[in-house]
Amino acid sequence: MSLAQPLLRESLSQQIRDRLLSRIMSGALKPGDRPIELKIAAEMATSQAPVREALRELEAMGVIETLRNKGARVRVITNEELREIYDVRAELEAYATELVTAGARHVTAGLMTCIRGMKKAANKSDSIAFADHNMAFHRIIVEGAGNKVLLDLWEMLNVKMRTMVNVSRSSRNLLELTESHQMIVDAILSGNAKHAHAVARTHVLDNKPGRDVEADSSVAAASPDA
Amino acid sequence: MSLAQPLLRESLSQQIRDRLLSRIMSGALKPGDRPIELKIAAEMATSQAPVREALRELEAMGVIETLRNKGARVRVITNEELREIYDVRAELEAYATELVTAGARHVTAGLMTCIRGMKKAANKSDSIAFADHNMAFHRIIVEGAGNKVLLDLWEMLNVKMRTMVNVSRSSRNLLELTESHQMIVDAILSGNAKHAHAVARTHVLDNKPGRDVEADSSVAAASPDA
DNA sequence: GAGTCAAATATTATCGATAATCGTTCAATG
DNA sequence: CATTGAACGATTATCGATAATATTTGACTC
Repeated sequence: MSLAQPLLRESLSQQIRDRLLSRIMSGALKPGDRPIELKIAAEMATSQAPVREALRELEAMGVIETLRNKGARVRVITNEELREIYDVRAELEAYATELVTAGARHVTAGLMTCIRGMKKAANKSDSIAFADHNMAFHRIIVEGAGNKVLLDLWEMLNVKMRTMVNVSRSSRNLLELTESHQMIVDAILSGNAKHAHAVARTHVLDNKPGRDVEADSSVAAASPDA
Repeated sequence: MSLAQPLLRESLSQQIRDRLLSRIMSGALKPGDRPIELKIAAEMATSQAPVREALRELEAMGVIETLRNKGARVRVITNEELREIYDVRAELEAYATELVTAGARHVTAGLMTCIRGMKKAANKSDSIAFADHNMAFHRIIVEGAGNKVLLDLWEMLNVKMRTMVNVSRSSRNLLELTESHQMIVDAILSGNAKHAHAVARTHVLDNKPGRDVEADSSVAAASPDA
């Protein structure tokens, strides 16, 4: 008889992928770091093969990059690329917001809950909690748009962003940022899809990081709280 | 001494991925088909491991899907998903067109070459050649926008589309379609970015496939020539 | 004839071992 | 002292074999 857990949904390589991803997002694996296949295999009590599969998935996700015969390393996202991400995200979220306006009643409750959470976090200057509520807010909108393809692309950008934004930063005034989110809800409730589009787009672009003047510290200037 | 080709850039799994991808795009592997790992390994004279890595990449690209212990199968893209793809593509290309308007001089020559190719193909009713020029046209715009993130997402949608659009179809009037592309070039040359945005968006949406009335033939109605 | 169960088969999932490659150390050389 | 390059260690890339799981077959019962 086998005592193995029969309830396991995910394949081994998927589990490894998720664990590596959370290590990257949490900062345990920093950009530039090299995950060594056999070491990871040992840590996770498996062999090399599933680890390689996981790494290939992460590569396709754009989280790591691999050089032939030299292995993988966590991708370094430059400030310039981050700015590009913000630009595209602005378009995608603006479109999502436009779509969601028609079915506003399905999302407003959730959005308001997030805003309440942001306010609370802002008052405590808890930027971690704030980022969580903020993320949830935007996800509700993109999910609410009802376009799975759109959601997938947005997710991909999100993952990329978060791989570098783990350097938790005290960005601008959190209360002001909360207010900016309220404006999106108001725009959605107005029922004017084009207006909602514009407000959402501006919201993201307002939080787009500036150009890097310092050549090296390409990470420090980014803002995760758009 | 080893007679192996030293000029090989791609890893084995990447080669396998590309070969599988072209099989899918060419229709040799149809949606619903199941690529058997060991068979593919035998065909490509390798072992199972690199094939699995390739499959994981394709999975992350959304081209195939895998079920635990049941392996992979080429993803079936429903007509509804194709319509979603067109919607998102319309937004991305509209944005790209908007961006490219500023540097119109860098792209117009290439675009006009594509249009000439389309005209030629249209006159010969060569829908394959037409699709090629058409693809090149849109790629020039998205590349010309100068946003690598945007290009990546667009590529991803493109691959997905092409996995199902291999059912070569005689879509609408090819000459009319050529004219529609000319309008995009004109809009770019006008220098009015917002106008270019709108024209490009409309162009894609005009070619979005209609809703499926027949329940089964979810593929046949699609138009690859947007 | 429909249904059911078990053996046989096909396929995936995983492992351990080996080959190929890269980077580094360090001694020998000029 | 700089430089070469040969041996070593670390790591990736690949393979072949085995275990686990799913699917089919086919005989057997009712």
